[in-house]
Amino acid sequence: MAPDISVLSRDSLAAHLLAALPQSRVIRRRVGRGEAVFRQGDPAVAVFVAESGRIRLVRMLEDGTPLILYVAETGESFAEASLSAAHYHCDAVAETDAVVLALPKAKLLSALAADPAECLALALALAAQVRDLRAKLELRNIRSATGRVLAWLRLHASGSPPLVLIHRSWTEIADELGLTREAVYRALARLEHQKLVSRHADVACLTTPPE
Amino acid sequence: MAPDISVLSRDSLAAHLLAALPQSRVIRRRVGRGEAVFRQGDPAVAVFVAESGRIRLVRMLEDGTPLILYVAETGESFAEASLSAAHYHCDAVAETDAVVLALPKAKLLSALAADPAECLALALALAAQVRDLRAKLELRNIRSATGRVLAWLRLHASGSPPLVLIHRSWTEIADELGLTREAVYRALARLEHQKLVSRHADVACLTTPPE
DNA sequence: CGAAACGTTGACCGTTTTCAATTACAGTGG
DNA sequence: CCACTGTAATTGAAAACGGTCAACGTTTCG
Repeated sequence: MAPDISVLSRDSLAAHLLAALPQSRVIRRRVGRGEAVFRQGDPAVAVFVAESGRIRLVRMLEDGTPLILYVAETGESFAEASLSAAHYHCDAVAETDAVVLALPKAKLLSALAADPAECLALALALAAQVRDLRAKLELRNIRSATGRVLAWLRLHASGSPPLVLIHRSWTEIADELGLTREAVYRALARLEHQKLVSRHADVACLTTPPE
Repeated sequence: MAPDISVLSRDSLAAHLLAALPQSRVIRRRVGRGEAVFRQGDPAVAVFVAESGRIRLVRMLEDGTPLILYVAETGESFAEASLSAAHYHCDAVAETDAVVLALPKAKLLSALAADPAECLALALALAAQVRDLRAKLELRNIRSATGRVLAWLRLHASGSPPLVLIHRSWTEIADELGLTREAVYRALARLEHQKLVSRHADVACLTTPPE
């Protein structure tokens, strides 16, 4: 079966990685909750895409304490940096039952080396990812919950008046914002009360304050 | 004068961008505090590296409110994603007097297309940047100041016993952690008191707690 | 139908931010 | 060589804010 790319629309990085390799080279693997996709120290043989489920990347410290480095959601790629490393530097453990696509590193590297256009496209996708991550990080510099939610809405708004389509649950958005869902609801309530935002079903409308 | 890469050691991304282009193609430009490197809507003609100073990327919203997308410190590159965009999507304004290196987009793209190895190297550098940013973002999910500082120390520690060299001021580190410097000092004090960390001059030592 | 997840709001508590004050130190100019 | 200025490092006390806990209605889904 061909990899299901329907879920990848949001994350062009994973799509670009898959595009670089013929489907026949992609290995689909099922992992149960708690099972490891790879372990720290294993030879780095592949880059991965989470086709379904959630994969947690964890660095185990000398004292046994875990340090979470990243949580790959459905549709996201992970361990891209293993392309330039001999071994994995962390464990990848399934947080839920999951299906991962393994893109063999050697095949991927040779495919990219042979196809400059594809390689460039991948670099551009990575650059876009860098831009997005920087923006997310910058959002977190806003201390107040209200300010952060407002900034998130502004970041994702488009049109005039600026509208935001909420396709995910606020709980998930709260997570992205580094807040609890309660804090987000309160922030939304405050913003609506201040007439800066109005909500209807799953669209939020930013009311431009008069000059 | 050749670009000064001495300050780039920390950020291999900027170094890789510069490496992809002959030095003669790099344009050095001095910008005064408050001056713009480029404006939203300008044709995207170059990627930049902050050789000195600090450049703030800001998206101006319809209502005139600014939304900070990124602050590029000395040695960091910015506007890499403009490689795949026709126009800049934000303003780049110097937060301090600064010198920026402009890497002409067209030259960069053709150089990368012509040199697959260099292109691949850039992609790998971008992947490393993605990994780092994800880890920084993950750090911010740790709510408690103490936990976040401890995790930061663990992330940057090496050797056994695990040591961290503090080459920046704690004020800057606090900023990276999304905390006030006071909160960081208090966290450090608490960690030292709990004998999890000890500090001498500019090295921090992580004391492994017994099993 | 019942369980689980989502949405929403209130109250309370703990932590961080803020504000303030003090020490230490590096660089600067007289 | 020494005041003088600015930044970093620290610590304290009060205020603000978000997290946690609790409660409840609603929707989703097996």
